Amino acid sequence: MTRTNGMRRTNGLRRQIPEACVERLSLYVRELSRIRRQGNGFVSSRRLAQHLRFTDAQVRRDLNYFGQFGTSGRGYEIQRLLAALSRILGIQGRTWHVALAGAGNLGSALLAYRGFRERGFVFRVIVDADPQKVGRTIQGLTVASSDELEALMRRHRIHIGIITVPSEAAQGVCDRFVRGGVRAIVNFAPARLDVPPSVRLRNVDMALELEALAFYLGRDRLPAGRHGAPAAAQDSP
Amino acid sequence: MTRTNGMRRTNGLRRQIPEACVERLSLYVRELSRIRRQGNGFVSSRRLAQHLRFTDAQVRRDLNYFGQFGTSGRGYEIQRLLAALSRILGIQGRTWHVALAGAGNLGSALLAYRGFRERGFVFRVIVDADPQKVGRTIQGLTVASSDELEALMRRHRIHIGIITVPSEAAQGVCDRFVRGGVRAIVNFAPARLDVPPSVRLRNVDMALELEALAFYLGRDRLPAGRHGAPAAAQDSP
DNA sequence: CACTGTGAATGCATTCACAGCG
DNA sequence: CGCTGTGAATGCATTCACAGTG
Repeated sequence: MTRTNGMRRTNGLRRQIPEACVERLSLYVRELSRIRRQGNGFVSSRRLAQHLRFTDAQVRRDLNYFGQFGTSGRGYEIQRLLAALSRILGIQGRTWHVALAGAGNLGSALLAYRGFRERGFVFRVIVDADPQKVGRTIQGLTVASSDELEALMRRHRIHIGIITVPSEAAQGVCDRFVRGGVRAIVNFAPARLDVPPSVRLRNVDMALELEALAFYLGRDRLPAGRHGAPAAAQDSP
Repeated sequence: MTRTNGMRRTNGLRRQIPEACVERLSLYVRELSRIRRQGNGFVSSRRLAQHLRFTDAQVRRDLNYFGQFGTSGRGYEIQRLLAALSRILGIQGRTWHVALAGAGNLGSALLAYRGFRERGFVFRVIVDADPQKVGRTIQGLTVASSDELEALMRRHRIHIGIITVPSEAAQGVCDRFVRGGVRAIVNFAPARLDVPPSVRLRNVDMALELEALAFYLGRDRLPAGRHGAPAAAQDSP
């Protein structure tokens, strides 16, 4: 029996999988791979939670959105769970083709990051608006001109676009990605982009991370009598 | 998972400021600066919301956590609102000292990013474990050895630490940051770090972004064209 | 009027707590 | 027992809707 989409079945009812849970899915896969290397056969929700700094209830609830993988009294069989989750995440036995717009520092950093390829994300296209950069080779790929983006995308069957251009140029690149047929975009520019509802967009905003911290730094200082727990945030994007 | 310190006063009552709202605060400041350049005096919650892809109700609710800045029938006076929010965010008339651990591609990208300095975040220390990199200069700063981290931190009064080292090394660096006295850390390594409750930690996980997208790509059925959702379908963490 | 500020309603996400199973 | 799976309870966050104001 296969699961068909972001839902689970309970008494004939279908429930959406929470967005937040999907993000944790990725963490589960990572942590399980790590644990597997230590040669263990089973993990309990408790132990898995300790590693990831979640609660055990959350782990059980999350995993259970995707199916019933556990065994009462024993926990989850790591190998089996890992295989199931990887398939559900869509990173098993499959690659995703990625195009990068913006061959600057950040773009280069992403190209160099080994983790992507390990998970099946393969960069196939790089473009940059700067003629100086066109023709250069980064990580074995030649930087093309932005004008060629749409053509290249179709030729390489791109699924995902990554934007690391300056924010003024971000919407333009985004539109090209959309016309070129991507179904998902990760935007690193500090701009709010418009996409049709059929395209999923995620924003990663580094400055925002620092600023949110500054907010708390600015006020944590003056403690008006700590009732209960002090300030701390553990947060996964 | 989250303990916040932001409060607002309403009839002598204090209410917590939602974490999600603090993240948007940063977006408000950015957008207001942009709008100001167009020479406008006032914005309505409606217009501001359109730019940021939020709802007007959300904008009003958010701003109102921090005070009453609006004028009935007119909207918000941009200049005034901007000044107030910047101060609240903790980025006005003040700099924050940042230390970077890991002078690789990503670290260099962060160092090169102009947006930080504009907002008052100043890199003062870079360290790397690789002796090959020690002594090099990046963006006018000399890379020091990791051994010197704690001493350098105290000398430069570091407030915030940024981690761009491989995940195996992340916890070690994190501990040093904590001993060196930071009150906030941004972690780019795909590892779950342990920090005392007095230190705020944020994780930025690029692989996770792609994987979460892959999940949805894999099942094709688009759940909903959310617009303006926070750390969710359409936004940054 | 056009707008804000805000209770109340709704909608998500997390945690509790326990029945039931191996 | 120890541990899962899951209703029910709680806790956040967003949206509605409208009284109140310049």
